[in-house]
Amino acid sequence: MTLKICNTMSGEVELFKPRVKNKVTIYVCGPTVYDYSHIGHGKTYMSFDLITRYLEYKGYDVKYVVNITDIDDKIIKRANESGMDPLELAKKFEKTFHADMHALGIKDADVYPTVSGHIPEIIEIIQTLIKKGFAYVVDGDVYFTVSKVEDYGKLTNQTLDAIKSGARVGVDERKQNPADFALWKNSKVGEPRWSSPWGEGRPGWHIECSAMSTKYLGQQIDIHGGGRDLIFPHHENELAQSEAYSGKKPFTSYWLHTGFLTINGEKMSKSLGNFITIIDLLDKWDAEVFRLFILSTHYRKPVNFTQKTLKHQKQSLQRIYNTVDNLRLQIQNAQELETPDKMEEELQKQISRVKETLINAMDDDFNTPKALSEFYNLIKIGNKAIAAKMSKSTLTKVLNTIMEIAHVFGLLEKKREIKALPEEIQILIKERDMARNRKDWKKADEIRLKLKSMSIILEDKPEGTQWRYQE
RNA sequence: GCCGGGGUGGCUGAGCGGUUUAGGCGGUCGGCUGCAAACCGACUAUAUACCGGUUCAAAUCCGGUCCCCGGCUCCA
Repeated sequence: MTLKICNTMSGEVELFKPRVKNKVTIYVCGPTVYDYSHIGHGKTYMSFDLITRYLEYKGYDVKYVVNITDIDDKIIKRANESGMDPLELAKKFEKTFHADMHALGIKDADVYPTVSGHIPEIIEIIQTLIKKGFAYVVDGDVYFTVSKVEDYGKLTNQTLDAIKSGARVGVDERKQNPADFALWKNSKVGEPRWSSPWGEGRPGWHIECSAMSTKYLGQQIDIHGGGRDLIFPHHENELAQSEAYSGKKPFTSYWLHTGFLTINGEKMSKSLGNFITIIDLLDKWDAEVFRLFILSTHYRKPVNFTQKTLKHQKQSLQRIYNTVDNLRLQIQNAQELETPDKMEEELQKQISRVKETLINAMDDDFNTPKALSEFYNLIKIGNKAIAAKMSKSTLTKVLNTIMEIAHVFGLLEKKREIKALPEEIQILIKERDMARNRKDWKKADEIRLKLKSMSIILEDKPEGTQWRYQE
C-alpha cells in the first residue's frame, strides 16, 4: 500500500505523490517566540516529528523546515513590558524552544530560519508583488491586494464576501479591501526596524513563511503543515501571496493541519490558568509518556490532556519496556532450535502480518492510534514467545521488529542506565535469596517491601530474581 | 452569521457499507508464583448523540435535528 494523506485543501485523503521522486519538502509553521513553549506546541511538533520520521522510514529524502517568528506584535509588547529589547527577548525564547524540543525527543528540522535573518528576502518578494500589481503602498505600509487573486479563500472554502462580513476587526480605512493584509508595517517608536524602499519598518506576519519556504524549499513544496488555528488567515494569505509571487500553482501540494490540544476539555490559555509549559510537563512526566499520548490520537483530531490519561500512558510505556527487557533477558538464555517448530513458524508469520498491518495503518494518513494498537499486538506476541520459551531466532525476530517500529515512533530511545546496583542493595537481594531458600517468607517479603520503598521492584523468575527501577 | 473539527462500551480510542464493534486502561475468573510482581489464557462491558431515508445489510452513505470544540483578532 502506498502513502495517503488528508489534504486540508480538498478535505479528502489523497494519494501522496511528491514533486520529485523519493524526495519530500515539508514546511511547518513554527512558534512565535514570546514566551516559554507549551504542550500545545509540543503536540504540534511531536505530530510532525512522527510524520517526518515515518516519511524517512518509507525511504523518502526529507527536507524539513520550521520557521521561528522572532518579529511580531506580541514579542514587541512583551519586550516593552519587561524593558527588554524585542530581538533579545525573542532570542531567549527561541533558545528555550529548541531546548524543549530536544527534551521531548523531537528530531531537529533541517533548518530553523528566523524572520530577522531574512529581511532582504522578504523585501524582495514584496517588491515583486508590488511590481506585479498584487500589493500597494500606503504611508509606509504595504498591503496585499486580496481582490487581485481570483481564487482567494480556496483553502478555507470561503468567498471574499463571507470573509468581509465575518470580520470582527475595525476596518482600516486606508485598505482597498477590508481583507487586505499587511506585508510590511511602518515601525512605530520602540519597535524593531529595518530600512526598506517604503521607509523604516518591519515585515507583516504572513510574508515570512512565503520568503523562507521559497528560499529553502523552492517556490512549490510538497507538504505545508501547522496547527489548525493557522488555516485562516495565515495559511490562506500565505498561499495567496506565494502563488501571486511565483505565478505557479499549487504553492503546496498537501496542507496538513494538526488538531488542537485541550486541557480538561478547555482551551489552554493564560486567563484560564491552565497553561502548561513543556518544562512543567517534563517535570512531572517522561517525554516518552507524552509521546505515547500524542501517538494515541490521530494528528488531525483534537486531544484532551488530563493527568489521568498521562498516567495510563505511563503504565503502557512501562509495559512496553518490561517486554523489551524480558525479551533481551530471555534471548540470553534461549537455545537455538534444531528443527523448526510449527508453533514458532506460526508466530513468526504472525509477526510479519502484524507489522504489515501496522505499516498499512501509517500509510493511511499516519493513523498512529491504529498503528499503536498493532504495536501492542507485537508486544503481546513478544510476551507470548517468552511465556512459551521459544527459540532464540523467534525471540530475536520479535525484539527486532519491536525496536524497528519503536524507532519510527520515537519510543524506546531512552538510554537505559544499566547502573550497577549499590552494594548494600545487592547484599539485600542476596539475603532475600537465602531467606527464600530456607523458606523464610516473612523475611523475604520484608526485604522486598524495603526495596520497594527504595523504588526497586523485584521479580522472581525461573532464572532467578530480577530487579528494575520503579518508573 | 460564515467556515471547519468532533459526538463510538466505565474511561481512552480505531473502524467509515457486511467477517469477532481493533488496541490500551479498568473489572472478573483461571494459570504461573511460597505470596507477589511481571506475564499468559478466558470472560466482561446491553456502545455507535437523536430522528428519518437509501440498502438484502449502516457506527460507516444521504437528509434533518441537538450538543461540544475551534477558526473568522495574535495563537501550535
